[in-house]
Order: sequence, then structure tokens, then C-alpha cells
Amino acid sequence: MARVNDAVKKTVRPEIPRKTVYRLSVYLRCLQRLKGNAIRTVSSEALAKAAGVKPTQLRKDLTYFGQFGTRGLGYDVEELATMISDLLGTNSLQPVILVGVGNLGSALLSYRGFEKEGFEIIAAFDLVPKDKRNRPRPVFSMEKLPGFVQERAVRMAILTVPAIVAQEVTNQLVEAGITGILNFAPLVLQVPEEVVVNNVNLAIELENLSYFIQS
Amino acid sequence: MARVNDAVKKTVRPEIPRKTVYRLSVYLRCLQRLKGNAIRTVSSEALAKAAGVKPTQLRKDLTYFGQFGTRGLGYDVEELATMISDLLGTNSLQPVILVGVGNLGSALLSYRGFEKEGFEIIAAFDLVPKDKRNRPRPVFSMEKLPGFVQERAVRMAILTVPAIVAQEVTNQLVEAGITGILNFAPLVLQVPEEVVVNNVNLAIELENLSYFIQS
DNA sequence: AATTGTGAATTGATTCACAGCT
DNA sequence: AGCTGTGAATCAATTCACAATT
Repeated sequence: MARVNDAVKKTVRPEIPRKTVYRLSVYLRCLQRLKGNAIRTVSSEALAKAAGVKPTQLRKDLTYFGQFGTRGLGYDVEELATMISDLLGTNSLQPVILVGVGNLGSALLSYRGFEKEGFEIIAAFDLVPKDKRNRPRPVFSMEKLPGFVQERAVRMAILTVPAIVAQEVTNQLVEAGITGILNFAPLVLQVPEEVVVNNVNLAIELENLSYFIQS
Repeated sequence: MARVNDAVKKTVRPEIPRKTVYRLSVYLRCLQRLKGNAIRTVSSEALAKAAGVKPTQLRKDLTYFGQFGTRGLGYDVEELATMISDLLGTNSLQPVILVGVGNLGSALLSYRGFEKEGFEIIAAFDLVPKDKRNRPRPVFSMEKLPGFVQERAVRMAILTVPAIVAQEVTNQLVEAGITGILNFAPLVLQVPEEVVVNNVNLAIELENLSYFIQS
């Protein structure tokens, strides 16, 4: 069976490793801290140490996107922070919706930690209408979702529904135009390839710890 | 510069990739679902599909720990689930404490999703005493922590304190005998090497999505 | 003198290909 | 015949080593 298109090779995109993009976020946090301390310049060594990686890894990560340092001197904190922020698309506040207002969902709704990182949960959706007391955001019924997403041009959703309905809700989200899903349901979501899913599973994180602390 | 101990090779431990251990948790979830559906036997192909990986990866992952299948037949669902659960140390309910009862901390405290996965948050700690209403668990002041951890032989902690105090609190945890930390604070914790830290950072997950959904 | 940027080397993870059981 | 288990091959990520630059 001859491989007809061995030479075709996906397409030209530089293909940045996902881990590199994660680390970019970590670097950004460190840079923000430095900026807060009025530090203007940082070497790859110092920044890498703060981020918990090796200096060469930091430099290699950055070269995927260009050259940002000055040899003999290091990186300009402000400038590097801006460039990473631009890259990640977090310079402007991004609207996010949350779907599934159960225990964890409510929890995340009242957690304001996202805002200073460039994200705002602008609305939540659930099958069953929720008690309005103590809710910092509107909770709409699911039928309102498609219209809302379109109107407000929302692209990202936090999914905190029970596993049994997660795939179905995901289909609705995709249908509505959501292209990024932060999934807390413990299952593997099937999505078209233009949609990105990041999974967070706290039980799995605990299990993982559990394994590594044994003996 | 001759490499004197090229032959020495760390030590004998099989050195399981961390990603393999994560996937073990995913396999376990899938097996539990199968078990719920009264399915007794599964092929690497079917299980891998459910877990969102390639069959060879599943098989390779398992071989780190031994041989569990029957050629021509597949794996016994029950048996494989038990062996993974044993391996992860989640067959017996594990006590976990939570430190930092702010927004996210309270959220996780009221989230009961851990229990059916083998973990129980048996107590929470905070610097400032908390309103007791609506709290499903006791919230103790930090001074009580060392005694509690020792008495109840707790080894794992969920850390949801503000970043500014996270390192200091971590030191206290390590001092008290905690060896596994699930860290939600957005910084890199310094710990002795026998202590394992898993980081969960929701803002970073959103940022990462944000990057990948661009254009 | 200090520090970046980067090909080359190395290390690690995944996938292939098939031998070995049942 | 079907499916696992695994060494070898491939692919990807990290680290090294050093040339280039300020």
C-alpha cells in the first residue's frame, strides 16, 4: 500500500506544541508579578527560574514566535508581557458563558478569579431555572443559548453539566457557534476538529497525586 | 570530558510517564461506565476509543504494570478496573483536607463530586474563621492543621489560598506531613522532592483555549 | 562580559509491525 | 481468527553547546 501523499504534510502552520502555549501563560504570570515590582528587564535565567523551567526551554518556547530579547541584556518585561498577551488573545476582555449551574457550576460562577486574567463569565445557562438569590450573574434557560451566543459573539464556554448530558449539550454549543470548551465533565467529548476542548478533571488530578505519593 | 557514569542510569524504578498515569484514570472512568452497563469484557480497541486514545497506546500504558489481557479475547472489565484502582490507590476512601476557604475553596467544599471517585474532603482550614451556615464541613483555623493532619494521617491537600500566601502555607503543609498538593494558586510552589504538586489553573486553561480558537 | 537564539544531540513518548497466545 | 504484548521505528520535546550580538 503505497503512501500516496507522504509529501503533502498537513499544511505550513508552524505547529506550536500545546505545552509551549501553556508555558506562555505561566511566563505571563511571572512577568506580571515582575512588572508589579517595577522590574523592567529580566534574563531568561531569572524568568525561567520563576516559572519553574530551564532557561533554554524558555528561550526555545519564545523562538516559536520570534525574537524578543536583547543579547547581553535579557528581555524587556513590559514588552514581553504585551507580546505574550497579544499572542494568547487576552489583551481584550473575552466573554465566556457557563453551562450547567449545579454545584461546581455555581461555585465557578461566584469565583471572580478569571476577570483579572482577561475573561468574564457574562451569563450562565441551565435546563432548570435557578433560584436567583445570591447569583451574581443571570442564569438563562438553554433555549436562550443560541441567540445569546450569536448576539454577543461568544466563542468560549465552560461546561459544568453532568456527564450523562455533556455530549448532547456540547453538540448544542458547537451548533450555536462556540469554538472553545473548558470541559469539567468526566468524559471525552466528540467535537468537530475546528472546536478545541480543554479538560479539567479534579478527581483525576487527585488520583494522579494519590499514585505519586504512594510509598 | 569523559562521561564517567554513563552506565549508572538513575536507579532501577520502571519510571512510568506521568501522562500514562493520567490516562490510567481515564481508562478507569471508561471501565466503570462499561461495568455499569454490565459489559464484562472489552478489547483494547473499544476501550481506547472510549478513552480517546489509540489502541496501541492503551496496551503500551498497561504493559508498564504487567499483563492483564487475554489474547484473542480482550480485557476483563472488572479485573482491569480493580487493578487500575489498586494502582492509583483509590480503592479505599482517601482523606483530603482543603486549605483556603475563599471563593473557590468554598465552591470546592460544597462540590461533592470527589466522593464517588474515592476522595473525601474531611476538613477545611483557613486563617480567618468562617461563617458556619451552609457549610457542609468544619472549617478550622490554621493552628489546628498540624495536629489534625497527624492524627488523621492525611497525606493530600487541596490548596485554594491567595497566591501571596501560597508558598508560606505550602511550607506549613509540608511541615505537617502532607505529601501531595493539588494547587489552585497561580504560582510555582517550591517543595522538597518527596512532595508532589499538581497544578490546576483555570485562567490558564481559558487562556490556552483562547490561543487555539484564534482564527 | 553577559545573555540571547538556535542547530544538533539527546531524551522521551507514541505508533508500527508483527510474533505469540488463546 | 482475533487480539494482546512488545521490540523497533518514528515522531516530538527538551536540553546542550556554542556562535552571534549588545
